[in-house]
Amino acid sequence: MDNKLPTLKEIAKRLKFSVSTVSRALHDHPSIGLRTKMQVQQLAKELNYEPNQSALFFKQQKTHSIGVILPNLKEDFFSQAINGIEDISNKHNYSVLIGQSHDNIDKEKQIVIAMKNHRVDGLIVSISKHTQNYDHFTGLEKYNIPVVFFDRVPDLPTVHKVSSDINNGTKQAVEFLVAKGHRRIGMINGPEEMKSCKDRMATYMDVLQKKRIKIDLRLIATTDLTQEQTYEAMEKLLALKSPPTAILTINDYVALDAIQYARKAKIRINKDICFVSYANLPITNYLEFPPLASVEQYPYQQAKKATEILFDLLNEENKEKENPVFKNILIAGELVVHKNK
Amino acid sequence: MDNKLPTLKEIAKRLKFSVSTVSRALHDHPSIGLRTKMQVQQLAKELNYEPNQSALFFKQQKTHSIGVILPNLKEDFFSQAINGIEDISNKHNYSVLIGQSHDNIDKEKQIVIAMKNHRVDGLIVSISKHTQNYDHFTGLEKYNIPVVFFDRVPDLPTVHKVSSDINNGTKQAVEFLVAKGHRRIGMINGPEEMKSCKDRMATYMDVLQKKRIKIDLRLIATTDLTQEQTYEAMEKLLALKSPPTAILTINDYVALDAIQYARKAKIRINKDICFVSYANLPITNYLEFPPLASVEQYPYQQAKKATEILFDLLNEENKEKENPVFKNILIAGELVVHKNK
DNA sequence: AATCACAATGCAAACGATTGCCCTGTTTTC
DNA sequence: GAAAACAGGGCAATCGTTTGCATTGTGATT
Repeated sequence: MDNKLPTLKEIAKRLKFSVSTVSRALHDHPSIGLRTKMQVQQLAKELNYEPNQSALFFKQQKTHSIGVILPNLKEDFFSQAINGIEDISNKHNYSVLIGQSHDNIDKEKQIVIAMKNHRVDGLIVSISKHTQNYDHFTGLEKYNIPVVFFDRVPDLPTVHKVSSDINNGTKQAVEFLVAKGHRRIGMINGPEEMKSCKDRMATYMDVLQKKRIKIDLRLIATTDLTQEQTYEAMEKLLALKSPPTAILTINDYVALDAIQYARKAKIRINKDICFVSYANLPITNYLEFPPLASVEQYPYQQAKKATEILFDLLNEENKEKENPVFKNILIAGELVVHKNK
Repeated sequence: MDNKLPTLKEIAKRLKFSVSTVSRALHDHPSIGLRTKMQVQQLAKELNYEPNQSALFFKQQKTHSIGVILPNLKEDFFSQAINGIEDISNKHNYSVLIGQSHDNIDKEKQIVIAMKNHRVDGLIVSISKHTQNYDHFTGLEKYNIPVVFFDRVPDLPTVHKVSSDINNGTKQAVEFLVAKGHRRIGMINGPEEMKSCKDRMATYMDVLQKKRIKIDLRLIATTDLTQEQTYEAMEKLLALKSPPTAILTINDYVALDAIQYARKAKIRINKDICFVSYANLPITNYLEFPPLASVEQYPYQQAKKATEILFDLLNEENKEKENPVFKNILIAGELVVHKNK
């Protein structure tokens, strides 16, 4: 029962046709006689013939697979994103190779190499939180492997990218807090290397300024997203003589840690202090004290859009490869106010 | 700059050697002269030569990739599991293709076909919650694609599988509740099709019997894991004249919904009623009212073990393929009691 | 009857790498 | 000094499929 899988050759041998005739017959080529076609197609069905994809990939110089590199899948954001990538890929009959960098730059480089060796046709990437040098990605041009970044994107003009419109979301968030009467609005931002963090900061400043609220730099703290540093950030903010009455955090995970810290410090959430963050995690529904609101960033849509761009690039072929137009798509966020219990 | 990637042929042409010599030189074959080797290796380095994996895959009839099919990645259990799969695969220099069934049988079949067409070398699978017919998997034998199941495994003796020892975990959980003084222990179990649910039920009965606690079938409800059905299950249990004082739920997600329902019904968690479940999600740390305890099921270890078995199978080759010994590994769970706030 | 058109099929190259076998010199051996 | 041994390298097949270019045979046209 360990027969080799049927091949064109096998069919040809049995039917005394040439391999090329068989190939054409299966492709319904017009120059093949009807009788022949029927015979071939029937035998193919009987033998359960299926073209050897490896052979095709080899010949076509395509692997019909795209690689996805992202920090991790345990964050809800990314596990939702992968759905968007999968859906579009499947539509194009492509498979999805996955690699998690775990926010480790070396691991990220290693995955890029593995993907390149695997000759993926294209790459969807969300970079690690400390990646600042993009050589390992730009080197892929030589291999004709297009790359589209999403969410965590490089701050370069010469790449394709899809990301959340942080400015827009932040504007909504800060204005929301101001409208609620807050005047001392703190922020726990992420690593400065991340473009989104720069943007967040800029808009935060901007809105406050427009609202004529004095900016107090002591109200700004950063975290590398670990619980430890978030706790430290909170410690710093709460130690102020006049601590913030509201805090904008880089994402819901950080908000969760911050809230947990505040609660341990016996501070009443949504009374003494309230939180607004980014992501809108489903689990916030189960929390006693969720952030007051979150900026939904539509991971599925972001990833979907990025994948669509990638496939456009793949189909574009040699046309405009000389002077490409780099896409830079911004997906508008939307402030979602959580129901209070 | 859009040159083709360098090939052996290219190197051979430039150096006026034959392709075979170049190939051997790069492989340090003993029958190639030192001078020749040096020349070839240097030029290869200059041109940045890398063997075309597609060609190799084709020739070796291997794709150096394994497929992973699981219900979804948004559950923490599975996103942790994928780490174990990735780690082992990378160690073997293999890539990981991903496919989510979203608990849809048709989608599952479709992914199997796609994976088969892609000629993955092997498959790691956690089946959808309603899969009862395994033909689409057993059919892979013909293609020489070994399959190892994990966590959600078929109830068949003739497959390789790694799963959580539900009996063990359930025993701990029920005994824990009994020790706490509970006598009316309810259960919200999952779909009966799932083997783990049958096991859970059996052990639940068993432990109660041994503890000489009368079994009351009205205390047993089921859910298909959706919030809606979990709510219904809770409604049923809470409507009893003497409702349970503790409830064992199939997993933490269901526990979360159940707890939410109970809270809406103004029932005091961990006072009037308490919950024990399976999974031990990290987010339970952020909950005001987490389940009292959870059975940790070690997804990383399960997936890792499954992947190791798969690679054993891949290396085994033709040896014992005739009368294989099917692995059925059980990973012991462990009851983790959550800190109360 | 010679030419043409066309339908139906086969030949062979190509994709890139590997590998068994063969060929050519040079060196060793007796 | 002739045969054997060996070093160094090339030829060609192979993996499965596609496809441009023959090559047949047949019937229609002039």
